[in-house]
Amino acid sequence: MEPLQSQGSMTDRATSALRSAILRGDLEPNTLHAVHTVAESLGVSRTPVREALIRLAAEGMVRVQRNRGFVVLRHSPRDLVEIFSLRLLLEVPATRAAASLATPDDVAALDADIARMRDAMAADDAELFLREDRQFHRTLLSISGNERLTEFVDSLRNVVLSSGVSTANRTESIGEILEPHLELLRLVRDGKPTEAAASMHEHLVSTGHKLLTQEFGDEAAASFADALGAYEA
Amino acid sequence: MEPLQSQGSMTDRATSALRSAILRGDLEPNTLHAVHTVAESLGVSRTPVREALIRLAAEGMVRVQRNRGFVVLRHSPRDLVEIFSLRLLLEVPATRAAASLATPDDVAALDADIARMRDAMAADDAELFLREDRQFHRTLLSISGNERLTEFVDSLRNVVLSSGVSTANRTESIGEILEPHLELLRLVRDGKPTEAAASMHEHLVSTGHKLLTQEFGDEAAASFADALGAYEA
DNA sequence: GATTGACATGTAACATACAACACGTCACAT
DNA sequence: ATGTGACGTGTTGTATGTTACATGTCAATC
Repeated sequence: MEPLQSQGSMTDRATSALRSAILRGDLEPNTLHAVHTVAESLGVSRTPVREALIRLAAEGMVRVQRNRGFVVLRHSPRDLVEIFSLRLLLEVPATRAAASLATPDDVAALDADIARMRDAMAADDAELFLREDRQFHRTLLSISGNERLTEFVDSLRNVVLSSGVSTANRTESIGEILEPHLELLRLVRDGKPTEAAASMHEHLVSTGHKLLTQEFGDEAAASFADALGAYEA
Repeated sequence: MEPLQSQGSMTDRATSALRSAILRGDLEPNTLHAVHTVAESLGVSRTPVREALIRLAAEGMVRVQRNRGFVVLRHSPRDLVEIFSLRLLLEVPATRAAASLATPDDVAALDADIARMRDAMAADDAELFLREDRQFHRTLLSISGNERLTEFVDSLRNVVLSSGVSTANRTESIGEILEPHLELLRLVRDGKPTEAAASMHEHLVSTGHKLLTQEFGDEAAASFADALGAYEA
């Protein structure tokens, strides 16, 4: 398992340790695991691990079975479809709002995020790049003013993070991921809500499609398109 | 505090006991509370209460302050605006999807929910009515096929429940709340996605507006309208 | 041979003991 | 009078002991 980072409460550390262990695939999905095992391998007591599991269960990453253990829920194509549908329903209108509300300070913050993405790209650090990508989306969404929306969308990405990394590696250069973000920044800066929303829509559909195709094949990607169709007018 | 219902784990029971205590206003907001106090008054140890607090913190109902206690977060007009914005962004498209996907079984389930709402109305049980109202929305949303969407929207209602009760009592008869649901059922049954979506939109805007007006006045309601404007094209 | 039930085993759920921490208070020095 | 620091108090955070439960096994019975 572990390294177990060196800040925050034990519970916090256990939470992120578990999250990355799960995303790395270190904890076999659909199998019963015992809390005490994990606790030992992390070098903490059972309590913080248990509390971390309660959080992760709320996020839908694990399920706790009474007096039996917990299982890591393997995410299916259906999960990805759900997540990208939700992101589309929320991020597109939020982007529209952001473009019509953004102050110069907001634009500067987005700019700073992009700069950090560039740095990560230069350092060829895919994991860092993904973290900064995520931060860019957070910043953008928070401009809309809806804190709950920002938090929820961000939490959705916990389920997909590892897949995201592999996307970056396999199907396109990091630079190709950067481009849509530059476009978003430009449209938000220039106060073009409709265009910004369209750009976000396109960005998410394309990312979701790529992810689904590479993880589960063309069939799954097609079901994504179907699902989207039902929501739209 | 308590009665503490008689099924489920201690943690489950503590969670719902706390939730209703908070919504009833038994735990003063913006004040530090100690876990051991609550645990005593519930007759359980601190552990399940603590675990319940972790869940409620994830829902945004409380905030835990390290080594100090926890505070009940008083929801502001802003919270209500956020929540109804999110519900609009999600429930309207989900209703559209539901109307285009619903099977006869789904319609029957909705019909059963409505019947239970009628029963609650006949028994003049406002609290039960609200629970059934919530169940109707759950059923409707789950027809869309997006489980995460259903759960998230449902969780948003935890914050508003008590206000909802007072809405029912003060500003309109229960019968007037039933009507929009009947219309939704009709439009979903007849497979009219666009009309169903419009009906849900109208229903949510109207409910949100009423709630905000009665809780915080016209000014707050106006800010709701403003917020919606930014999301829409 | 199939079915049932007692029991052993492993587990989470819960209670409790202990340590670390944040904060208020009060004495003391300046 | 004011600032500073030690200390007391109340609280969580964490560890660990204890209880109750879900399940698999295996023997007894039909």
